[in-house]
This record gives sequence, C-alpha cells and structure tokens, in this order.
Amino acid sequence: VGSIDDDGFDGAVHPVAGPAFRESDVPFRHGLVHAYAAGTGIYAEGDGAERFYKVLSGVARTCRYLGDGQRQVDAFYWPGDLFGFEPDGQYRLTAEAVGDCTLVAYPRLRCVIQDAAEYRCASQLLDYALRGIERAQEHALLLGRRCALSKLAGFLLQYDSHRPGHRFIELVMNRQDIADYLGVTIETVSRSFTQLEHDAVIAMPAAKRIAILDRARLQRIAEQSGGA
Amino acid sequence: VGSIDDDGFDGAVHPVAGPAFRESDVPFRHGLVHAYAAGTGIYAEGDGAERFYKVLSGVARTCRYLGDGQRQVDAFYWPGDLFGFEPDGQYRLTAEAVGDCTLVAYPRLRCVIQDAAEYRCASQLLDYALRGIERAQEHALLLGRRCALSKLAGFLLQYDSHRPGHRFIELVMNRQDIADYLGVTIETVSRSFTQLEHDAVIAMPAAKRIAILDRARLQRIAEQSGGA
DNA sequence: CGTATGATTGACATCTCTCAACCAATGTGG
DNA sequence: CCACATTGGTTGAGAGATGTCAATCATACG
Repeated sequence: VGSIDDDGFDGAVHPVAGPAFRESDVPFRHGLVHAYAAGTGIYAEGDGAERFYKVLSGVARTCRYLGDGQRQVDAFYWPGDLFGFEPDGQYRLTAEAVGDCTLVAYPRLRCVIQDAAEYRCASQLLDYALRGIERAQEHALLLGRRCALSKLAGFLLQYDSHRPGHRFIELVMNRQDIADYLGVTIETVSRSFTQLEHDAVIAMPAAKRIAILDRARLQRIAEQSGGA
Repeated sequence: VGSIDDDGFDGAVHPVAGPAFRESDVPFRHGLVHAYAAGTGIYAEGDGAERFYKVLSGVARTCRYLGDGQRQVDAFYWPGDLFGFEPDGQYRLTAEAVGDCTLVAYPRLRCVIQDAAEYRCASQLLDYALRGIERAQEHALLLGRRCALSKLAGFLLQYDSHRPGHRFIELVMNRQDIADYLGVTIETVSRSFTQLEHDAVIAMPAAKRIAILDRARLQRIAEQSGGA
C-alpha cells in the first residue's frame, strides 16, 4: 500500500502540463496534479472544501481578505507541505500560488473513516495536521511579538529553515506578501530589511536575495519581544 | 466501543479529588482526571509530551515565555477542548490553569496506529486536530490585525461564542492574560475596554463582567483592520 | 481601617502607519 | 542604443497608535 508521501515525485519537480491520476493510495487514488501560474487562485474563502492539496513544486499561500480590502497572509506552503484541511465543509481561507507552482489535489477527507486501508492514511494525515497546528502556533507567536525587526528576523530564520545550507535565501514572494504575513506594511518591511543590512546582520545583493551574515545575532533579534 | 467524547462527564463537572481511571476506550483507557488550582502549571515547554489533555471544567491556557520574560498566550481552552497534541516528543508551549480547572490526561498519541480499535480514535483525533488548526489560524488572524480595539472586539466575540445566550460575559482570565493573548500591554487592553464602554458597545459593571450592548457594531469593529 | 492586588488613567516617548517622492530594474518602441 | 513607461522597492516627513512609567482608583482581604 502506498502513502501520501509516495506520490512519485521526489525533491525538485518540474511542473506538468495537464492533470494526472495516481492509482496507488486508497483514499488518495484520485490525486490530480495541476500547475498554477504565479498569483493564480487555488480556492477561495467560502468555497466548498472538496479537496486538500500537497505542494510538489513552488510555493503557495493561504490568506484572508478583510472587509476593507486588507489582506492577512496565514502561511506559505513549501514542496511537501499539505494545506486545505478543513474540519467543516468549506474553506476558511483563500489559497493562491505565490510563484508558478505545481500541486496535487486529493479528495476531501471524510470525517468518519470507514475502511481499513484508510486508517493508515488517517494516521499520516493526523501527523500532517499536528504539523499544521505547530505551524499556525509559530505564526501566531511571530505576530504576537511587537517589534517589526523581530518579526522579520523570525521570518528569515523560518524561511531559511526550509532550505538550509544554501548561501543565499532566494525570496519567492514580494514585499507585500511578507508584509501581510507579518502584519505590517511594506514600508516597514523595507525599512527593517535596510536596518538588518546596515547592521551587517544580513547582506542583500538584490531585493529578493538575502545572505545571513550573523545568524546568532539574527536569532537574538528574533527572540527579543519588543523595541525596548 | 467508547470514544474520546464519552468520558463520563457531561456539561458542568465538579472537580474530583484524586485521579480516576477510565476503562472504555482502547488507547484512552488510561485517562486520568486531575484538578489544577488557578495559576498552576500543567506542563512546561520542553517537557516530554507524554500526555494530551481534555478540559472538563474551568479554563486552561498555553503560552510561551520569551527570553526577556515576555509572555505570549497562544490559546485558552474551554471544557471539551483538547490540547497538548505534539507531532514530536516534547511540548513546544507551556500549559497552565487559568482558574481552578479539571482535566483528563490521555497517554501520548502514537504516530503509527497499530490496532483496529485505535483507528476510530485516530479519526476522532484528526477532527480535533483540524479544529486546533482552525483555532490557531483564527488567532493569527486576530493578531495580524493592527488596531488594539479591533483585537479586543474579536476576543470578546470569540469569548462570547463559547457561552452564547448569557446576559453577561464573565471573564475568567485577568487583563494580563488578555494582553498576552492579543499581543498588547495591559494598559492598552484597559484603554480599549474603556473606549468600548464609552462608545456604548459594551457595558462593564465590573472589570471581569461584560455585557455586549451592540453586537453588530462590535463585529464591525472586530472586522476593521486598523485605526484608519 | 490598612494593606495588597488588580485595574484604570495620564503624560510622554517610541514605533509604525500614511502619504509622498524617489530609485532601480525591466521591458517596449523608436 | 536610448528615451520612456511600468513595476517593485526604498526613503523621508509627519500623524497616529501603542508602549513605558507613574500615579490613582477599586476591590478584596485581613
């Protein structure tokens, strides 16, 4: 029996043209692979939650649009991440492709697991769900800290942890995405980047290309709660 | 076969003196009931995650203490809520009793579900986990909104939803708890309460006793993103 | 009644937002 | 190859919100 991790894609994956079926897993045999262009919507808040998704390549985001047009980004999802789990029948957030990305869509999780083959998947999904809680809690912790510099430092460390060992952090999202994720404005994000660069904590040869020069200091900045 | 909801306690529950065993569910047969006094620690960040908990009575909180002594409250847990799920072997947050409360502790969830009787529970736990994601996401959304008044309004509505229909909201936590949950200071919480009262959106006969006078307006305040 | 604790209020400093201008990189057409 | 526009990012000045520190008030408890 296969598993949700065994989707035939390993590591870096090229986007595929059309949808493709997977026949291995029992509740996941209808996994459909789709490519999304940068900025494309995957699903919208309020839509019926028919599917959940796994990222194969690229980065996706979930967010909520507030009444006055403001946007709050909830999370960025990396290759291997699952999103779109919903306890009830509809999505509570909007999902969009940050850059070009490829996803595999699985049919909605049934609340009552019925046959034996599904149990293995339930166990696996449970693990993913716990990771989702962890992710959301860390995000809340990040947002609760007051100082913008601290938020950005936390974001960079979090980002770097997805691809450790690389010389440069290549930001796939723009300043607006980061701002909405951190709950600040793009100007504040920009100023914080500039300050980190000025203090020689990071280097920024290009706006979306960051190198961490002093990781220990970055971590200290991330851990401090406010500007005081 | 029983379920995790079938813990023999229904609705309001009186704290019991000592631990008590439950023999019904297979992975949950070792559910231990314990009473915690107000302010007592339930587990600490970094402890081995041996158990997860269900609230029977009272309210518990999970939080993280930052390096400089600052505290960020992650969530409040109400009767019926589960907390303490961890994907890895140790707690990432500290859990404490807000007021006097009674909990039932279940042995740690195994990652690999082995016997058939556990499957039913896995399905149930998955549902709880999804609720946990929902809760954490809503909290992050609350924190991302900038204006303190909006955060407090959101908190009051969230609080009220736990006991709808009551004339008064009886706050079980103090101002510091609320402040740490919303990521602001107690002074700002206090000022926001005062403003809501001044604007006749709420009434506050006592510091911990709130009545919502104009729910529609409170919702509007909660939805606006900033002070602008 | 005095004390202790929690909550509120006030004054001022600081941070972030807002609005505006400017800069850099990119692409287009002449 | 060079204007030119467009987009995304940065910088600046002033306004507004929240933090900080301190004093005051309210309540509960001896």
